[in-house]
Parts: sequence; structure tokens; C-alpha cells
Amino acid sequence: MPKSSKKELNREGLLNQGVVFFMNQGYHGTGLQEILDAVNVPKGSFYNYFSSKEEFGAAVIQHYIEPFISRLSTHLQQSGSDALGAIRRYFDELIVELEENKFKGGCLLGSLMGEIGSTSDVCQQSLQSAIARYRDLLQSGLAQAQQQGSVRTDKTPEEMADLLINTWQGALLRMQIEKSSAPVKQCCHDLLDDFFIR
Amino acid sequence: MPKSSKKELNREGLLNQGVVFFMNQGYHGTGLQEILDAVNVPKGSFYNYFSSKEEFGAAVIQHYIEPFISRLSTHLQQSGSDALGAIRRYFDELIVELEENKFKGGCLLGSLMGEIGSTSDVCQQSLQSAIARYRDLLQSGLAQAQQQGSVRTDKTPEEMADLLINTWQGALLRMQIEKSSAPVKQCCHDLLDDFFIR
DNA sequence: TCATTAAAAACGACCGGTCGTATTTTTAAA
DNA sequence: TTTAAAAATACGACCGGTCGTTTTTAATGA
Repeated sequence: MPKSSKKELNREGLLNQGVVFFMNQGYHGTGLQEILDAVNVPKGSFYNYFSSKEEFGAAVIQHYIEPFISRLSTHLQQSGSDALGAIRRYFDELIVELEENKFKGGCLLGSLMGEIGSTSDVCQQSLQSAIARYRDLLQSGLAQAQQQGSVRTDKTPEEMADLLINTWQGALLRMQIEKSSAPVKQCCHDLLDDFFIR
Repeated sequence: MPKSSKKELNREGLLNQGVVFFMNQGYHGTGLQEILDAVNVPKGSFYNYFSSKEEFGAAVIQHYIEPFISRLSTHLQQSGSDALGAIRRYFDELIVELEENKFKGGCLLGSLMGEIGSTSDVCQQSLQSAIARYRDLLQSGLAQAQQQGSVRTDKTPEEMADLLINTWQGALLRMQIEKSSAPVKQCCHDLLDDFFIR
């Protein structure tokens, strides 16, 4: 086995487990040891992969958002003349997975925004860029939908993308403590089937 | 000074500082010692006031929501025939204060929902009841506004109250990392000046 | 052989919580 | 009303453990 790929494999494993633990227990609620044990990486080796827990956190954030961007991007590319439908189907997919996970977790970005968004500059910047990338993609999808006539044009795509992201985040928090998918479903219905339509 | 009130005073001080620290640094990011030092209460005395950090957290949550409920309640009572205006003015007030605080903090409920909403049963229940109380009040205000003809009646007050709370929470998270009041302003405008009106 | 990297061991600081004890407050009997 | 017993509170030292990080040693590759 090539040595360089094993290191990359370990790094990937750390990031994956970082997502899981940070999501379930929060940033300060998760010790490096837990993550390291889950990937069988010695504690002393951690700093060969990341320079600090904070930098690790920032990397986890970027690692977390990637699949969401690529999935939404795929949906948008597939459905040529129905961008709004693509967005609907994308969120419906997410809701199904949330239900499968019994409403544990929610969104790592939302949780970390509240926990360390104001205290860690490094993570704050990572959160900023992650959300900006996500927002830009959603915005382009809504712009498509506007051109296709399925979404109101008296609001900018940016405004609607921000509103959708923010409401989704709030609904995810709510879902966690209500242990119900009603908030996220309501969120999608209110915005995608009503407010965004004119 | 009556001695019995000193205990109540200490307890109150602990709760107040608990709100501040939990909001700025999160639950796991805040040590009891920090809070105790801020109120000049010895470590050993803490457990005369609260049985554990977790129970303390649950109490802090209830302590936090109280002023918001009474403030919104006051606004609703004052403006007899303009419940929607009362809600608008209430949130406008909050926005001003958020700007004064330079967007540090946000909402304790939102932060704690993400951080410990899934791990601490005690705090989860406290969050549930706090939000339910807040939601019920907002719901009654929206119902008034419906009867007054200023809010659409094809959606239930409960649905709109939930949507407003969730969007507000998400916007507060967003505000923290963007260091701008634009998200919360947008949230109020989109819902209170558009979506709720028909 | 000698740099470079992985891993083990150790670091001090701090965590939430407990302990014994001193002091105060409450209760109830005298 | 006084007094004794009991319950509650105040307090700081201290518990075992874990935190994130650093230093030191072992292994590896050129």
C-alpha cells in the first residue's frame, strides 16, 4: 500500500468521524481522543494531520458541506426545465434521511454557528465560506426557476436563498428537540410551495 | 439585609451569568468556575443552589426566556387593535439590541438546541417547554392579528408562529457569523411584511 | 548515515463533582 | 420565651479523569 494514500485515508477518516462527533456532541463536547479512537489513530499522531483542534474543526466544516453541494448541484443539473422541482426533491431527500436518523444531528453548520461562531475566528471563517458556497448554488437554482416562470421575480434569488437556508437551519434545530420532522416539512412547504411562488 | 434574600440573590446572579457565559462560549465551553468567580460564589456552594451543571443549564434556559415572554406580552397588551404592529415593534426592539451588542450572542435557545439538544434530556425538555411557551404567546398574537384582519387566515396561527420562530433562530445564527443584522431584518421583513399578509 | 515522520509518553491546566467541617437557619420541645 | 436538636447552607481543599498540546523516543526511507 502506498504510504501517501494511507495518510490521506487516515486524514479522511478523522474528518468523517469529526463530522459525526461534532454533530452529536458539539465541538467542546467532543474530545480529540474519542475521534482518534474511532479511527485508530494514536493521539500523538493527530498533529501530523492537523495543527490544532481549531484548524481541524475548520477542516471538518468544509468536509461536511461538500456532499450537500454536490448533491444539490446534481439535482439542479438533472432536471433541465424544473429547477424548483429539483430544489424540492433535494430537500425531500434530506428530510427522508433525517427521519431515518431519528432526528439526531441536524446540521453541523447550524450547531457550530451557535457554539463557536462567535469565539473561534478560524471556524467562523470556515463557516462563512461553507455557507456562502451553499447559498450561491441555491441562489443560482432559484434564478433558474425564476427564468422558468415557476418562482416569483419580485424578490432576488439571493434573498430567497438566504431565507430558505436560515429557515431550514432553524427548523433543523427545532426538529432535534421536538423529535419530529414536522418543522422541516413545514419549512419546505411554506417556502417552496407558497412564499416563493407567485 | 435579610439573609434569605441573599441566597436568592446569589441564585439569580448565577443564572444571569450562566446566560452570559453559555451564550458566548456555549455549554461545554463554559466551566462552572468561570460562572462562580463572576458571582463570587465558592465552588462547594454551587451544589446548594443546583444539583448539577445539567440541572443548572435547564434552569438557565427557563431564566433566559422569561424576559422575552414578558416583553412580547407587554407589547401585545399595549397595542389593542394592532397585534401585528406589536409583533413588528417587538422584533424591531430585539434587532436594535442585537446591533448594540455587535452581533455577539444571538439566542441562547438556538445555540443550546444545536449543542446539547440531542444529548441532555433535562436540557432538551427545558428547551421544549421554553420554546412552547414562547410559541404559544406568539401564536395568540398572530390569532389576534388575524381577527383584526391584518394577517392572512388561510394559515393557522400556530404554523405561522413556528415558522417565525424557526426563521428567526436561523437568522440569528447567520447574523453571528456574518456580523451583520441583515439576516434578522430580512427575516422580519419577509415574514411580517409579506408572507403573513394577504 | 541522517533526515523525516509516526507514535508513545508526559505535560500542566482544567473539568464536574465530593468531602469534611464550620456556620447559620429552622424546627420543636421545654 | 428559651433552649436544644436538626436541618440547611457556606466554604475551600481535593478527588479521579480528561482536556489540548508538547516533548521525547522509535521507526522509516533515502
